[in-house]
Amino acid sequence: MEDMLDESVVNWLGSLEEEEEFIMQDVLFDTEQVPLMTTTQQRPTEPKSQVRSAELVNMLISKVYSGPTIGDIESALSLSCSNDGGRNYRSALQEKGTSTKMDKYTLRIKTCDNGVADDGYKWRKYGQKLIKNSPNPRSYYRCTNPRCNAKKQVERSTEDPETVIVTYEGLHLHFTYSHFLLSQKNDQHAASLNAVKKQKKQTELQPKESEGQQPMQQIAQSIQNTEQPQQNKHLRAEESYQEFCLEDILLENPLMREKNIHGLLTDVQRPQGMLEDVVPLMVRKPCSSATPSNEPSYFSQESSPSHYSLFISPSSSQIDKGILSSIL
DNA sequence: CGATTTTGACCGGCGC
DNA sequence: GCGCCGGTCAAAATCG
Repeated sequence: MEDMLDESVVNWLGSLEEEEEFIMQDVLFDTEQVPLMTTTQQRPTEPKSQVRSAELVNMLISKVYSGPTIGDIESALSLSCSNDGGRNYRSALQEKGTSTKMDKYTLRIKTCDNGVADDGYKWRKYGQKLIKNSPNPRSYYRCTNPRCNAKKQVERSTEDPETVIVTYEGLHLHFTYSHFLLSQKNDQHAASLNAVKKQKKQTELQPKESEGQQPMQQIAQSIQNTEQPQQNKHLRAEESYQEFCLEDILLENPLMREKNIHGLLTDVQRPQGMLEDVVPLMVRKPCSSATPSNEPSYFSQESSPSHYSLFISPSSSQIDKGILSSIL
């Protein structure tokens, strides 16, 4: 398994074009850490046995996308502030070209029970298209949060009908439902409002996940404790979009923006991010009936060279451990 | 009745 | 300029 994983990554890197290789080197080789792998030019010196697949997976996951960066958030906020008071992220981000190719990545996911597992965000389908030379239609989804520009395309693989190819694009500028709901667990008012949904969601969460979310709970608690109009607080609990927007934190807590934004975002982005959208779904909703595939999970090179690509099979326990250890 | 999905129309980029 | 193709829009249908 480790060798397979390592070889896959090496092959993947080796076949990247120069520019993408440079990017992936940034991804794979943090300058402050001991390199796990060498570049194309330097590659063959590192003994494979020293490469621990779990660490590699962790690094890849944490480096490829680890949530909105300070720059992302601030650029989004500055855009929105200059326009309409922060209520139209989507158009602003699109105009600015924030959603570039580099925000795209593709994952191949083994489906279970003929369905695509929940990734923690709410998506709204806005289109479906038959793609040339492909028997399967491609579905287009957009995050239901109007301030979020995240999109995804879902297409069933032609080679393996059990595999769906999910292409994510753009940034989530808010947290998953599970985060929000957990952060509210001490808020009796909200709890009563969301009782049904909360109960449902909590059954999907594994115990360990709540441990990893303690920083988020603290943030949420601190926000609830900050001095804001009671009316505002009330409205917040009743918002139809039960997502916890960074923008809300920053708009309602300018002091936090000035003094604590780095700490806030560090905590925020650690457990959350777009890869986390997908990876934890295997954690949150593992297949009850494991797919019979013995295929290991591996990183693969996507046909479209500008995309990061990750193959995930829910039946693989090894990668789940690596993912779990990196996120939780 | 509001939210979501479906689906045909429309638009823009690209190659010829 | 034209046609092809992928992506998006928006009205209608459907769902819960």
